[in-house]
Amino acid sequence: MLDSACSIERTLGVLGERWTFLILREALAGTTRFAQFREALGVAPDVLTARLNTLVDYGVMAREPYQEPGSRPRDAYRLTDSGRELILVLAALQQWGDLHLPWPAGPSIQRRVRATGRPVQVGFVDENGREVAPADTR
Amino acid sequence: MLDSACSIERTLGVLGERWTFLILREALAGTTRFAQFREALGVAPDVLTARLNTLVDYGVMAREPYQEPGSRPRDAYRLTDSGRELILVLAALQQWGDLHLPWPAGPSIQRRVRATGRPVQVGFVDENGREVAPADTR
DNA sequence: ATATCTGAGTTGGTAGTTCCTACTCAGCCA
DNA sequence: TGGCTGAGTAGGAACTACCAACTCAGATAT
Repeated sequence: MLDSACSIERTLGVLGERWTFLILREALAGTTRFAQFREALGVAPDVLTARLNTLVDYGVMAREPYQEPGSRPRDAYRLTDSGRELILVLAALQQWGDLHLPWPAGPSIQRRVRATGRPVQVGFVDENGREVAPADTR
Repeated sequence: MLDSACSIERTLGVLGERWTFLILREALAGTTRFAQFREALGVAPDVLTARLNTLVDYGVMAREPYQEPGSRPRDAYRLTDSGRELILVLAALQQWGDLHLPWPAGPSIQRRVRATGRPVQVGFVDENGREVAPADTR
C-alpha cells in the first residue's frame, strides 16, 4: 500500500489503520501526551505506541522532549505542518457524517471563520479561491 | 464507534475499515460490478461482500439489478448522492498524499474545472464561496 | 544510598479480522 | 440435462487489536 502509484493508497498506508484518524482528531484538538491520548480514546497502549511511531516515521507528528517539574523528561507528540494539513481530511469526514449520519443532538461543532464567526465548509476551490461545485470538476 | 457523538467517529464506523476507501475510489472512477472491484483491487471476495453490504446499509451505495445478454440477472453497486459527496474526502486524502508522500513519477491525476481545465484544490470555503485559510478558522 | 512513586511504554496470551483457496449456487445456453 | 460463468460462502491460516500485568527510568522522600 505504501508504495502504490496512487496517492490515496499511499496516504491510507500511513493513516488508514484503526485509531489513526482519531489520534489525529485529538492531536488537532491540542492533545500531545501519551497518557492524554490514552485517556481520551481508550486505545490500548501497544497500539497507541505503534500508531504514534508510524506517524512520527512519516513526518505527521514529531517527538518533542518536555519535563514536568518533579518528573523525568518525556516525549510529547506534536503535529508537524504536514500533520496540521490533515485538518482538511478530518473536516471532510466530519462534514459528511454531519450530513449523512446525523446524530439526535445535531452537528457537534461547526468550523467558523475566526474573524467573522461565519460558518465554513470543505469544498473544491479554483486557483482564484472561488468555490467550484464537485459536478463541475473532472 | 457508530453511536458516537462525534461525527468523525461515526463516519469512520461506516468507512473506516480496510478497503472501504479504495472501493469508493474505484466506485467514483465508474466501477459498479463485483468482479470489477475484485479485479481492480485484489480484495478477497468475502471482504468485498462485507464492505459492499455495509456501504449499501448506510446508503452510500445502492444495488441496481442488471442483466448482460446471456447471463442471469445480477446486482451492480452504484454510488448514491451521499456516496458521491465522499469525493471531497478522497480528494483531500489524495491532495495530502501528493504533497507529503510524493511519488517519483509525480502526482497521479489532477482534478480540474470541467469548463476551463484549470486545476482545483480542496479547501475551506465560507458561505460566499470564497476560500478561507485553515489558520483563519476555529 | 535505598526505597518508592509515576508515567511511558513492553510483553504475552486471547479474541477478533483479514486473507487465501476452494467451493457452492443460480441462471443461461447447447 | 449438463456445462459455463459470475457472485457470493466456507474453512482454515495469518495477522492485528485488545487486555492485563509487567518493566524501566528518573525524581523525590527517608
